[in-house]
Amino acid sequence: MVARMKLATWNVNSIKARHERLLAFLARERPDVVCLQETKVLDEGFPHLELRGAGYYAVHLGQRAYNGVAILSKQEPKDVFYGMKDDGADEHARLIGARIGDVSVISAYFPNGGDMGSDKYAYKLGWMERLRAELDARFSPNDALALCGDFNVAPFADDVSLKDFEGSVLANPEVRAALERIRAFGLVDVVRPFHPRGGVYTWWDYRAMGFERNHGLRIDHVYATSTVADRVIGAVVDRGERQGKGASDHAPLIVEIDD
DNA sequence: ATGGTAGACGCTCTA
Repeated sequence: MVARMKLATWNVNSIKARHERLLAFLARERPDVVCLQETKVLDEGFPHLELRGAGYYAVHLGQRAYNGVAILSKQEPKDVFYGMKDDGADEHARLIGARIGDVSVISAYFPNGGDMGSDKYAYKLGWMERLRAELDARFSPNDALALCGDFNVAPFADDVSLKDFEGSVLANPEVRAALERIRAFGLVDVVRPFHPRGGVYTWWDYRAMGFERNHGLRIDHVYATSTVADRVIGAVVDRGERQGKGASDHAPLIVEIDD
């Protein structure tokens, strides 16, 4: 049994730069769980006390200047894990997991991949293979699990606004195959069924008026095992949060799970 | 093939 839950995932592109917007988002939406990516701070710079004041527990895996992932929740998080079991000593802060009530939640920040053929792209592909192994090591497809975050992969052609993005590190057959291997653990994209015709994006480039021209990609996702996925009753992108001065380049993705 | 902007950092890297 899975309790009713409003679950959000948002790449904030610096929790310091997004402080006021994050608090306003929590006050407005009152989500039960929020997965954050790109906090870009060590844990001592993470606003634990202010979030607690807003009614949220937080677990955070931080890093100076880059990456950083967190899970905020109204209920106290249990069974927290930080990073992957085979992480190296200087591994990027890209994965955190916790159990919130009866649902295990992972906040993931997949590597962007830089340019095709680069070392960063090779790291991205390797990281995605390691994530599949991590899921196998920690979970069963029969568990109630939600894998949320910035996947840096647009799964389908209609998740891409401009042909220019096709063939990039974010949208090509190789990364889509790597994503399919993660999905094949026993996950489903719970957002796609609510937007079957595509064209619903979660990220727009800051440059060249990307948002104003709606030159976006759907690269933020919630993938879930059937226990959770069968109970999803809605999924929306909070495009309003991408508008105006001081916005992240990603909009929050919000999923409603019924009981 | 390059540039456009934003964020953190410290005259550059990442996205």
